[in-house]
Amino acid sequence: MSTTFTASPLSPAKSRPNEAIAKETPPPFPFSLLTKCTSLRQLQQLHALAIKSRLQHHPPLLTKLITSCPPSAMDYARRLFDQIPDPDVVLFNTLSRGYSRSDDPIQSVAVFARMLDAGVGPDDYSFPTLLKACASAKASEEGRQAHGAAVKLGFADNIYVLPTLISMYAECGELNVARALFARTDGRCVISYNSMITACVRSSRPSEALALFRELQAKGLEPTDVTMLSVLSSCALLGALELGKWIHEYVRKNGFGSFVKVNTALIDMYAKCGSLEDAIGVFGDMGSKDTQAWSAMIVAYAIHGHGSKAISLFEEMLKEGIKPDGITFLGVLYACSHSGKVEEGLGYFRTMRGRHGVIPGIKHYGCVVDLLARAGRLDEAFEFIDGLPMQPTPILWRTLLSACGGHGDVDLGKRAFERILELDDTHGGDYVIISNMCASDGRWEDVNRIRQLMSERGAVKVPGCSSIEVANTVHEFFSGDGKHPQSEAAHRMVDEVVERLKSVGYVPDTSRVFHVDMGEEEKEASLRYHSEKLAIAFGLINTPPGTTLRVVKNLRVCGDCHSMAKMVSMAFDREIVLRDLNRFHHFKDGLCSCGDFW
DNA sequence: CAAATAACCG
Repeated sequence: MSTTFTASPLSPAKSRPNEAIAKETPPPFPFSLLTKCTSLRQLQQLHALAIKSRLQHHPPLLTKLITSCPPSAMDYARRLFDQIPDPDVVLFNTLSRGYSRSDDPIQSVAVFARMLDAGVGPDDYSFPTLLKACASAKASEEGRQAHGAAVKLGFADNIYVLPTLISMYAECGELNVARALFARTDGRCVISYNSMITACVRSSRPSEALALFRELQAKGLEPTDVTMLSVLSSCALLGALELGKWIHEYVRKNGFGSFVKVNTALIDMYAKCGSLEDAIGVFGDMGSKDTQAWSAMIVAYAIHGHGSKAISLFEEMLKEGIKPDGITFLGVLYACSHSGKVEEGLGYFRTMRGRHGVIPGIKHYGCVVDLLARAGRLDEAFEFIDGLPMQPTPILWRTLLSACGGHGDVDLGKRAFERILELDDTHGGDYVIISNMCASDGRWEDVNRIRQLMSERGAVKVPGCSSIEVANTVHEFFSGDGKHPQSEAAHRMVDEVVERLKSVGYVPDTSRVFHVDMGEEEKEASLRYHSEKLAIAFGLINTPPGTTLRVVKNLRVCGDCHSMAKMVSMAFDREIVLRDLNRFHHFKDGLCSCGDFW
């Protein structure tokens, strides 16, 4: 698929008297091709042309060549750079920016140091570039040193530097430092607001982000497209559809409706707030659509369980001549694994590198593991992880572990669990899965060992929490607690629902209850008041008959709640849209859109 | 050439 550049026509007519003169005149250099350069090969072709055009020592051209270097070709960029005798600050910045986008961003720090050694002073863009590199490398120590240097050289309050400082600290997990820096700004600069709002989003604090947005509005500052991106992302995190719709209106009224990225964020927001129809609407209304917009729509179909739609959209995208990127493939692979299309998924995975020039990364491998494991091809998944060209992350083993849980393969599950232990990065959920597996297999000694291990390693079980938006207010319920003002009523409603469903054949599935030392009744009780059941019951009480219930849960939905929700959708004639940790379940007429494959 | 959406498992 890669395009090859052809040189401008430069062969002069052969038998002309002025042939000698024509040879003297170097061929013109095709500057317009520079920005279209996407691979090392194209870059080398351009460099060759530059030499033919006798421009190889021309600093602006070398700078442009370095700027055009794809992130994977930084060695080449470095060689070009080293040919320049006295690089100026712009050139140092260019090289530094190249590294900050590569997979070795920390190299920017060395470039910056070399610049200072060479006696070249930084300009307004040197620190932002350096700090961006520290942020993407999550190098907080280097980031702090860069901050120190910025203070020393008088750049710390620079309007270009301050927002980057804020986002660097946030990216390095130091939201408090970011907040403190933001507080020192006079709050008159939208860009600083943007970086602080984005910092909150990146640290999963959507409510704080929205509060800052309201503050910005109250001050009469004009939000930018970037503000809208972060605000929409906050709505997506919260799953707050009503608020999201309001922001959509705001976007339209304030002239952001034609921004491709804002529309892409709208697609994502609607998809994550459970309204696939609205996402489709935004996508359909977009005038021009880039790779990201198509990807967002593919992911939207995928998380709603519409695997075939996601795939046909991908094919349509290819027909339109839009180049897929790594994220497009994550969407496609995700769609396949969540709808059981194993062979299709593997097929797409194999075309990534050759046909589309997209190098698979660890997340793509993760999708393949999920693809195989979810479909029950557990041994293959295990071998696949072991044969990877890179060190697997705990996530890959966790994917396998969770699938082993679903398919009841205790022995393989234990092996996967051990790999997570070796990597010393266990989550509470890992212990829950393996312990439940051992429990349902009657391996009580193992269960006790696992629980002991869990407390030794200080892992904690994340409490289940579900929320439901009723009349523009988000109500939160935790499993079994009584904190919500209407908790009593919700509990009683659950009792009522359970009784009614039992009469139509519902049997509580207590086989996977975590606690071993419980009697059957206690187990049923702990299951009965799972947070999603409370939220659904609350919705049944507080909304008129027929209203769709939209519930967001912080963990994966459990099997018992899943089957109960199906029955509620039938017995109470309600649609229920339940957002899991990472996907949606649409319950209607006793069935779920996931087809019980999740 | 500052701020930046989309992202595998739980």
